[in-house]
Amino acid sequence: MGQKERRQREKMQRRTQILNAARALLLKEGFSKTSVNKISRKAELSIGSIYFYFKNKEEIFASLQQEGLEILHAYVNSETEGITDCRERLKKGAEAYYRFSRKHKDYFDVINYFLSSPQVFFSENEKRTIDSKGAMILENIANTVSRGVAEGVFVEDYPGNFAMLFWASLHGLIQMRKLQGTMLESEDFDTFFQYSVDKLIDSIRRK
Amino acid sequence: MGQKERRQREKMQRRTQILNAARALLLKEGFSKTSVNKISRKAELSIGSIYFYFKNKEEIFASLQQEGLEILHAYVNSETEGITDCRERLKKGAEAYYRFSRKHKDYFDVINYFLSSPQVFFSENEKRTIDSKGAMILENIANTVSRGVAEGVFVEDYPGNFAMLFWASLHGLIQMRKLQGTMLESEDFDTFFQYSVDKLIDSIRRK
Amino acid sequence: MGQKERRQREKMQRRTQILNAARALLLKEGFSKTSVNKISRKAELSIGSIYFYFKNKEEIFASLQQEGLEILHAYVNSETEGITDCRERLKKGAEAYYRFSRKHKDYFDVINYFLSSPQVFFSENEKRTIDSKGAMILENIANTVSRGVAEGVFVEDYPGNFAMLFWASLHGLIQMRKLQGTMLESEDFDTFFQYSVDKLIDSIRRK
Amino acid sequence: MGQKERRQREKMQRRTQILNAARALLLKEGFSKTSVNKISRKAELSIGSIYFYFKNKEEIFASLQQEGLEILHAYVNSETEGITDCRERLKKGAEAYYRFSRKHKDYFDVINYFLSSPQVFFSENEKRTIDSKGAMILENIANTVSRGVAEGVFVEDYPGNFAMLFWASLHGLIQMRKLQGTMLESEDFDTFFQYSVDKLIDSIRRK
DNA sequence: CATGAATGAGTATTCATTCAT
DNA sequence: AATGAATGAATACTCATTCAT
Repeated sequence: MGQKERRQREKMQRRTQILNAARALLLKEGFSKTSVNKISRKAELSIGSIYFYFKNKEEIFASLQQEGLEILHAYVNSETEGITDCRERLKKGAEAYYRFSRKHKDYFDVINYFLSSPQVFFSENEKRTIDSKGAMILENIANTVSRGVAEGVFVEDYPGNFAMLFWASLHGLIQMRKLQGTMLESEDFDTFFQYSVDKLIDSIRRK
Repeated sequence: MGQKERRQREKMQRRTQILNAARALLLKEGFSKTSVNKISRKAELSIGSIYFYFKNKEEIFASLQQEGLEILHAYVNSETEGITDCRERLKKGAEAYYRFSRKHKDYFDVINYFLSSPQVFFSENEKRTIDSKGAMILENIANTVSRGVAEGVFVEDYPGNFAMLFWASLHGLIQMRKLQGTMLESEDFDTFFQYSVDKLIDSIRRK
Repeated sequence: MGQKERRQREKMQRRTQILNAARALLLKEGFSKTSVNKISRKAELSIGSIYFYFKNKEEIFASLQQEGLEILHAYVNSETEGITDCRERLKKGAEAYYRFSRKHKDYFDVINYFLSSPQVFFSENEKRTIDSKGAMILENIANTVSRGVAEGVFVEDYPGNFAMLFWASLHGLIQMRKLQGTMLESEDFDTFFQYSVDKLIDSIRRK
Repeated sequence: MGQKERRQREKMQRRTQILNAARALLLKEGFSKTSVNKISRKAELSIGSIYFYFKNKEEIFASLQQEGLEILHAYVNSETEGITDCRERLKKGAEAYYRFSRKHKDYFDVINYFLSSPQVFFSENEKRTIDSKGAMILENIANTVSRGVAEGVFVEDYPGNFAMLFWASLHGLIQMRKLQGTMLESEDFDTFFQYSVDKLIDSIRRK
């Protein structure tokens, strides 16, 4: 009776094992150098097993991205929950996203990879599940904006659009981090990021 | 007579031949699938010749990116020159950037690739020349902002920072284009982009 | 039933297959012209398989050298065992080494290659195993010398040193074989070799 | 009139230029990494010119070996001239050879390369000129031995053979240098080399 | 004499994936 | 459900040599 469940549990464990290995390699060696062979060695599972649990390499990374979006969502949530001031909420959320990009560089790189790569990689099915995670994050922002509007702090007719603009801008900003020391006017990136977030939030402030 | 020059010209043509092939492949097959072998086949030149004209694969792509930045700069310039109204200038510039990303998808992808890829790819030397091109584009924005401030249209203490924020946001936005139909509230991306640019420019408008 | 063992046996056979091919090519074409591609073709195995059985090209050659040292050791042993007269033992051993260099030209060339090539090729680990094989051969000589000293036939304070000198000289001599007919005074190399061995052994004879 | 000679002189200079470059690369990068392309770059001459002055790559290295043998000869001569004591002469000569192998590692490697490589590389013609250089060195040793015999210091019926044995042994010994720290009993190679030379000379000493 | 552009087979190694067991 | 041997095309890059100018 309990056999089925145990099996099921073991199956999930194997999956996790593989994802752990893939994630670790991703962080250490980067994207292009993370091969299925290496994953199998690190996960202490045969190559055959990898292909039993995942259709192909992409599916592994798609799973990783989903994971990443979940963690991102949880992280931003935990860093902003309890904050009632709407502007503060947006600000803290933005900072949390930036911190996430540094603390969870591996996950951020996965998310970034699929976001910025010009090719389409996922099946419609995969796309849908990934989108739903992303939507949660966007909703969070949009809700805060809506609340701000209701409270008279913000002025914004399209909270959903602003949420997307907000996220896109943050994402673009973080990518620019590598230009630190060259094109960047501010002494350090952190100051610049701070400045940018303030500017973005200011754009919907009631004057 | 003129032999030397003809040779020189032919040499430049070969270089162009190679870059054309590389660019075409980049657009069609994406980055990781664009190999030196394929470039040589497409350019109808031997592999050895590729390496005669370029030190390695990276140098090809670095050249492509430089080209791209130059074209981008020229394109945005041509689309904004003569416009005296500062807000209009920024707006048209942003739209030009977006149009560039679609009309010159190949070049945009190259620029985007190096901007968004987490690995560092270029030598200090290459980085410097590329940065200088990028700096020109940023300066263009910063100058317009400064002028706007002088004219009393804008309020902004750090035009350089804003220029960077502006560019980063536009870049982030364009990447989100692929989410059209899923996470995007606006019916179509163009409307959303328009909205976003207005928002960004509004954030430095004198009230 | 014996499936596992059969598999294991087959695996060893494949390894041998590869080493055979590598050895044959080494003998026929020399070192620098022995490529992994050629080995794979000769062994009738895919390139991938070669790399499944050996980490890289060096490991193949290291294996070959180890094999060679083992065979050399066994050969010299078999040719000298039972000989009680110490001088005779050394003499027969030296002759055996020379004969080995001709009968097992392939293995000798491998050993010679790594001994005489100015570059360091092996990892510390590989070096250690190879050294241990070489040490056995040296010990054999040193022991005979020591026994000779005990028996009053030889006079030598440093049997270990002499063993090395003995081996080094033999090795140097065999390399000179190719000068036969030019710089060599003796009509033929064999006579010269005989002469040399006598001379070397004589240098530790009690007078 | 003097034109021809100037031309001739320039031609020799070009040759020297090429050989200098080849030698320098040989020392810095080792054998297999010294390519004709690199030589041409280092020599500041076109590839075509290299092939005008040398039939192919091997010819360059053959020339280098000849040079090496000449320098070796001159070096050993200069270090032993004026020494009248025969045993001292041999000893100093041997030490000079060892020193040569370290001070002129590049030349020694070339000589060693062709001596120890199992393939035949040179045409009969090349072989002859190289042999003649080697013969000079051997003669030097043989003469000293002969003189020692005449003086009653040495006992040796075949000075030519001994000369060859002496050289071969020295050469073999120097190759063993890389085993320092593993198979070598003596703390350091220098001591061992000293020991070996004494032993070899001792083997022809009148008792 | 001298140049240097052009070649293309060659190098070692990695890779995602398949499939018989 | 799990294994791991086998594949072979693919990767970036190097090389000695040729030859038209």
